[in-house]
Amino acid sequence: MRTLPSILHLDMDAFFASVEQAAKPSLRGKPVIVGGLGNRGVVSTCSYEARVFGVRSAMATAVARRLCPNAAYLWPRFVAYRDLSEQVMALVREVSPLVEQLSVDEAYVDLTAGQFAPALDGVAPAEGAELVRAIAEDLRADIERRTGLTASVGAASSKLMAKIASEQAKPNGLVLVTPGQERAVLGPMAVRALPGVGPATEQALRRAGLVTVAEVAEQSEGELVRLLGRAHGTGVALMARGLDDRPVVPDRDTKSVSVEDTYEVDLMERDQVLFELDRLAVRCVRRLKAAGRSGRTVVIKIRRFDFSTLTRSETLAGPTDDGRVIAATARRLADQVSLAGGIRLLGVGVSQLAEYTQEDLFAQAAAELAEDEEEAGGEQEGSAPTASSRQPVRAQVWLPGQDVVHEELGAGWVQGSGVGRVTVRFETPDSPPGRVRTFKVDDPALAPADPLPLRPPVEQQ
DNA sequence: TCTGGGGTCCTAGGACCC
DNA sequence: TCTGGGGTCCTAGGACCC
Repeated sequence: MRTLPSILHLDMDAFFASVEQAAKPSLRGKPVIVGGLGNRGVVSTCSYEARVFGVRSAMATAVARRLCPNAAYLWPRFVAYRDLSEQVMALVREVSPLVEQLSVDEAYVDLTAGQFAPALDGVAPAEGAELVRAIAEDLRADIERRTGLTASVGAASSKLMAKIASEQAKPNGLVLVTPGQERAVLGPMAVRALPGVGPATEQALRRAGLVTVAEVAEQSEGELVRLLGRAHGTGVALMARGLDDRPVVPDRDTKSVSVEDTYEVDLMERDQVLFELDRLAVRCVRRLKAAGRSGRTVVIKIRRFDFSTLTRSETLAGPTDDGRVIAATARRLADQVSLAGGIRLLGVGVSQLAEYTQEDLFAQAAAELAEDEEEAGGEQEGSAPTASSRQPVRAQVWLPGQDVVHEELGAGWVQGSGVGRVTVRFETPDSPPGRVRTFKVDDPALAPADPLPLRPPVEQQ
């Protein structure tokens, strides 16, 4: 185990909602809820102002609307979040090249690599801890200065404790766990604080009378294996004792690629299901090819009207990225399944990935042609999927939160739409809160736009 | 009030092979 | 006539994370 708290865990605060507040001045200080806004949507992220009302991630949006009817409800703008994420991660990598990115808004950093490694090597524990604290505070300040967004950081001698510390640091804070204090910090916590302990594990432990981490730490590994199974039992036994020597691993290989849609209305007809599987296969293949991969196992996922979920998979003789092969396999798998009662979700995925292989140039050329034709049909990315409308041209859909530009009034965002009208608020990241105007949905002066940067590029600062 | 979408890892049973 | 043990691959499902 390390004698210095040289692993950082960085976690952006309420990331999606914070980006929206930074981009939309009228939302600052107000409850903001980002997620699926359809009947079957869930909350992705909500601002701290919304959490006061009991709104949480993964909650059905319908529930959130009841708890917090006056919040701003926005569809996610993934392009904007990815841009911000790249800016943040670039700043993180300046601290150390040894970065393990866990998601768009979360990463581990190992300070024993990179520019601070020499200063930390062999330093006295107290002095080393203060240096780590200074590095982490500088990083947090840099991120806020360059993006306007706040991050919380945990620093500790292991990934486990760094992650727990960043959770404690939220929002906009830094917590450093002094090496040697791990068990004292963990002991009083509920078992759910341990990463990897979810509702099922919590219940299993509770049935054995174990509620706090200290109580779990007193159990033998054998007992925990009996309760939780081989891998999980040994893992929980180690974590509860504060033991974790997992290294920070950059650039982990993708193991699977999948796409799925929940439909606003259950699909009732087999033809509809097959049609949607084809569309999903096209999207899956597009992502597979973008990643430069091919896959050998095709998986379909079906969630029925009653939320029961099943998967069917087939492993092919060799890896493929041919959309027709993947679609045909998906259809074949669907033939094995009863669709009675209706289908709320379909998914298509590929695993057993290999490096991209050119197995059949003719097949590829044909598939790419078919794909181009499909794209020309005009799929509305990010909108709530509705049951197969096969019309080639669709009316412009205005989604709450979406960036738009008006010929005379300039940049703004969609506040809402309905009955042939769309309401737009005209403001930008550095403007004061803006005015609202309403237009006909087909007003030719109004067009979708790309996200605006939150801060001017550095060289202009 | 009713449950997204993208992933990872683990378990268990059966097939198959030696 | 009765019936091994181990290893690997495939399939299905479940827990968990953000």
